[in-house]
Amino acid sequence: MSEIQSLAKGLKVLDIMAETSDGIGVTELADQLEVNKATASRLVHTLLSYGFVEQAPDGRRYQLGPVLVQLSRSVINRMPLRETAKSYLHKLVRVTGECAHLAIYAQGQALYIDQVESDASLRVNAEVGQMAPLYCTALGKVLLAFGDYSLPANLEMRTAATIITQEELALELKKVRQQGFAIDDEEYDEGVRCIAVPVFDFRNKIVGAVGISGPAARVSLDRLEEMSSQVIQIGQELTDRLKFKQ
Amino acid sequence: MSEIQSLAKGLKVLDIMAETSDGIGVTELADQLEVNKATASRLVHTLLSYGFVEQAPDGRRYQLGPVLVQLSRSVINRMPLRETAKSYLHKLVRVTGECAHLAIYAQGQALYIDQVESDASLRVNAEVGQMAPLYCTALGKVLLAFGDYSLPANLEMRTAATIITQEELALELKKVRQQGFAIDDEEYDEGVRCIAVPVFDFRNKIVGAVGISGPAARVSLDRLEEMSSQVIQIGQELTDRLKFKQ
DNA sequence: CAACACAGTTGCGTATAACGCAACAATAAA
DNA sequence: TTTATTGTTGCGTTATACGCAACTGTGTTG
Repeated sequence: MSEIQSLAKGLKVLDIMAETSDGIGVTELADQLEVNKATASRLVHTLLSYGFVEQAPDGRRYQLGPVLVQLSRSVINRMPLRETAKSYLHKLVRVTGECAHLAIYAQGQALYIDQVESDASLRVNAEVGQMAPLYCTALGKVLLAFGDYSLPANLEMRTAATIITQEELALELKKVRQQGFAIDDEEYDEGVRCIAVPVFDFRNKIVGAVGISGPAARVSLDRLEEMSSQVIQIGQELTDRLKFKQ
Repeated sequence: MSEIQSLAKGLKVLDIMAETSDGIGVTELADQLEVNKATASRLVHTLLSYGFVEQAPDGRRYQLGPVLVQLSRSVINRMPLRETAKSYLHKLVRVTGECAHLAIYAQGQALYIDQVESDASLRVNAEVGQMAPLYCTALGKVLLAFGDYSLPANLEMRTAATIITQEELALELKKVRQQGFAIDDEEYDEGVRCIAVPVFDFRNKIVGAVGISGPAARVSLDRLEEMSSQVIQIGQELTDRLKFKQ
């Protein structure tokens, strides 16, 4: 399949800019892309004229532009799941007092597509658009356990509790399938515990995962156990709602 | 300034896809771009291989991909304003009981970059990434009044209360500058009232606007007046904080 | 303040790659 | 099954994207 190279280069520019927090200059960009300064300059200006890139406040460097925020909105809005799930996220927060999140599978990771924050001063924040690994988060485990995505190849240790072998992961996913929910007991972030359940559509295909996250200080393992039935119930209600809508 | 045409075409594809809610086929795309089917096909596949585009569930049509959500996050995260403003948005919700929003100027419009929702069942929702006109929203008026952006050329009537002449708008902006806050009295959405204040950085340059929105049924003009001092105060605190940080 | 160093832009010729054509493959409709 | 429509691929041509080098602009240093 032939690729349009100059378009590919432009997209690479966007990827590179996403990595750099405070902009990048034309010369540095040319280095990373392994093209001439002139080419890099022309790429940037094309992206600039369509709003995909903007000049940094200092006037020399360039960074991603606000048009991307608009485009992302179109991606997120397309998902009927998000709309429907909103009130169930609120319900989760009301019932548990912790932050509720909604995630889908994307590019081998869990992509947060919505959040409802609790009003506790200490709370777990996960912004929309954030990505997290599948194997060490509750939302991710649910997506792995009930979806038919390929298992992650390398399991990086994030905390002392992170699952780092394929055998353990397989066992954990089996457990998740049996009990219908997944738990993250400080496996991704030290001091954070989560619980998540799957959301299915009318064809019983998983479309996402919902769950809550809270500080370990407030969310003991016992309390997590207690909350599981509530989270399962709300997840079931959401699934029922999605089935009914179609 | 020479533009790289094939990159420009690829970006146009993204723009077109952002408009279509349920994907677009290669042939239709070729029509809109005024290129050959083959070219459109190659463009789509390049975008596909970088994750900017994905196949719709039906397998034939194409739509914007989740990578864009990631990129948008990089845009939003770059803004120190958003991080700092978060707790002040929460404070606004606590004090007023209505939804709080944070917006910046982008592409001649107000771009919502954060929201904290109230727990009232009837509330005004404005998702991150949403754009709104400057001349008929409280946040937008603030940006216009205290920024040096050019005034919008055509003032479209949104409701019976929308300001639709340049003279009225100039007068309104003068008033906003004098009193230090802006009000939107059902000028954008029927049944919605808002109030907003500017946020300045250490150089007294406006960097954004914060405000609250509520249903007219609950937010009378009197109550709006009452809340203005609270909103002004919280906006001032945020500005002070930003000045202190630099 | 001059001299310099470095970053970014533009003109130009060439080699390349993007384009359209048309044939082919794949899917949906009749 | 036939037919209509949509998406993909090989190929030759022509447009265009590229690198080079000169130029401009900006900030830095002696």
